[in-house]
Amino acid sequence: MSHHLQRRSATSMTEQTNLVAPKVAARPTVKTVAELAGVSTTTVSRVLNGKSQELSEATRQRVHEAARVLGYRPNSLAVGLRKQTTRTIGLMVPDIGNSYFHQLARGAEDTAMQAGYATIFCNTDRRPEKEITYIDLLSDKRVDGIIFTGGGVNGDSHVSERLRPDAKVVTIGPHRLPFPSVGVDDRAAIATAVEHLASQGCRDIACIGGTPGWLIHEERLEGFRRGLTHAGMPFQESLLWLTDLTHNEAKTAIDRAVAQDLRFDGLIAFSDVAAVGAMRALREHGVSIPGDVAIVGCDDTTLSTLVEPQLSSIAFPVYEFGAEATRMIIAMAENKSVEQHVEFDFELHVRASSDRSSA
Amino acid sequence: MSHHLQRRSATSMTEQTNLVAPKVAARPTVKTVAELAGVSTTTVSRVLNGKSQELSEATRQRVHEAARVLGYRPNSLAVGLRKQTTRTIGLMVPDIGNSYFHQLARGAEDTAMQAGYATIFCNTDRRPEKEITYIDLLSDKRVDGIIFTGGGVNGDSHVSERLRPDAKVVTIGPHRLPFPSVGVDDRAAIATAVEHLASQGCRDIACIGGTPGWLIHEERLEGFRRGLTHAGMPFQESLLWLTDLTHNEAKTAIDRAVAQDLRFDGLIAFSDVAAVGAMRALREHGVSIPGDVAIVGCDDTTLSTLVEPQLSSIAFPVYEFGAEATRMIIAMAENKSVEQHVEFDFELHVRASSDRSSA
DNA sequence: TTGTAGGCGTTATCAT
DNA sequence: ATGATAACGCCTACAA
Repeated sequence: MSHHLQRRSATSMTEQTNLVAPKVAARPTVKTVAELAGVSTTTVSRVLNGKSQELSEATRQRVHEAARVLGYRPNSLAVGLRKQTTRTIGLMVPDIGNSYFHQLARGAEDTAMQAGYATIFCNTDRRPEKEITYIDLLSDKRVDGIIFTGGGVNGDSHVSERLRPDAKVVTIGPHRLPFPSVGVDDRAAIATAVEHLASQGCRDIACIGGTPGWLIHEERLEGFRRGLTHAGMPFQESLLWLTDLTHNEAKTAIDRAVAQDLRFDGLIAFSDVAAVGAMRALREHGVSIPGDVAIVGCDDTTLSTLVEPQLSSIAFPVYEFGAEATRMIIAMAENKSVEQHVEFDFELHVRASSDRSSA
Repeated sequence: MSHHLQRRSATSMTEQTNLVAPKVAARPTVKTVAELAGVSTTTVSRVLNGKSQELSEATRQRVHEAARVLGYRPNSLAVGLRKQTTRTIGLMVPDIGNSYFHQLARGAEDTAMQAGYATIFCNTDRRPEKEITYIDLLSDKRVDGIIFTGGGVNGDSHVSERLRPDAKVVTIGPHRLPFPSVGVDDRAAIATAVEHLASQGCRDIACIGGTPGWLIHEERLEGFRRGLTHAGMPFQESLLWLTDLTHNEAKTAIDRAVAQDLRFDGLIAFSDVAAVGAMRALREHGVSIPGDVAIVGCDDTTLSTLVEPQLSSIAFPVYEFGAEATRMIIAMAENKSVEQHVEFDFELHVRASSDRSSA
């Protein structure tokens, strides 16, 4: 069977021309409602917006009834144009496919929806051109605010230059933009992981890092060093392996380290998949976990409990990041005061991959 | 260390009042541009929209220059109000956290963005109330079309009732709504998996299914039965286990089956996580894979290559589902003809969990 | 208590 | 080749 994952067939065609406008009842407007209720559009607007308590109960009833009968719903475009607010939020993430970001997105979307806000979502792949395109797109649509994640690359100058000075933005994670932000103490998080490994008896701790220049990487690396210092261990350049944090590059890093006969008895990876890749490579080389090498990953994705041994990992309240950022945007949109920075706690989940106590 | 994943601290406050409007230059409008270029707004609009080839090169230049200098960008709300089209698409998924749906979402969003469309995303959790809320929200925002996934529950009558008859909708996956659709032959997919297991010598094939009533489950179950028939095996009620397709319920199902001493040597699960849960439970009971029980999962998520043994799984071109549905919506929005149904191929990826040939 | 009129920013029709 | 004007649907200051 040679399937190729492509389009296979089309069942039938349906033609759609604009010669004869299909006779669907036009959408009702305030005007329609006003006519049916026998009042002016002003009154309709007032009733439906709950303004003015000085309206006769009778008219109020009639308007509501007319609106109900017609199935009237205000046109958001017109409302937005008039009120200069759209109840819409832009959400920029590097890639919704990444566990970290879809949890975050879910938090943002849930919160927005509860407040009656819509969420426009944008995948940037951390590419400046896409970020710019999206900023323009969102700005054109007059979103009430933008949540910006995955920043911290090259200072994000292209972003700040493109944004209008009155733009309402909240960033999540490390960054250098002059906006309110949400995040955790990434350094402390990694330092904590290092200390945990030290407490398990590790003396030579390796690190599978990410891309230099990305602030998140720099922060975590700083935490790694700080953790080592705190535990009284030297930083060993040869035990720092830079990767793209995928499964494969992590495996490769381990293969190389083994080939070079490098010694290490602890490992921290800046992503769970990388940690899992490393775990597999190590096992293939006959290294036992956590006995020979104790491992800790990052982000505590669902993956961590699905592998064997289960992976220790640092959990961040990612859903809450998204939720809080959204709350902040909404507050800003409603001209309320907002905290300049909200910091959440992390949590180290110790599992079999780094737990030597029961061995 | 007793961390609780909650908000920890706020660094400082920034007050935002509306007493004194910050003196930011107002956004330029056609009017602004017209004045600077010394022409009428009509001309500006024409130039910027490429209408009319009968415009003097001189004015054209001046208008473009003025627009550039001012950083003018049209207000999408006004354009939408006027043109009755918003270049915005609504995407309804049960949960963006699910691997299937975030791949799909990515396909949709990428395609939309390339065409200059924005994507509003909505997580329904398959809850009718949320679906209704979102349909109204999207409709109010005058989206050009809605992509509806995860349907097929109770005929989705609440959806069709709520939608205006002229709504442009494309559904993905099994459903009973009268709209163009995208999908695969789910029955054939599962039947293929069953036949594969049969070819590996399995005689008693169990099935970890999903929620009865959901069309996707019914289709797959039908495929399961068809596969059995095709392979000359009887359907055994006792080997069909209904779960929510999570890791845990799958484990429980296996535990129960083992406790009841049920005999089976093949297993197909309607999700990868469920398959992995089953795999783990089986191993805990000392069952070897694929020797004693050969296993196939569904959706071919990244997880499948991260576990050991690697999991066989049925791959669907989910990214393409999203991309194609988006193309269809855009075509419909532009009044082009559209295929009534586009079907893609699936692909069975055989890996160690069901491959007995090398054993 | 209710209505009139103007304008949010565009584009399309009709003139010139 | 270009401009004046109306209209998309709504809200609100002002008027009555």
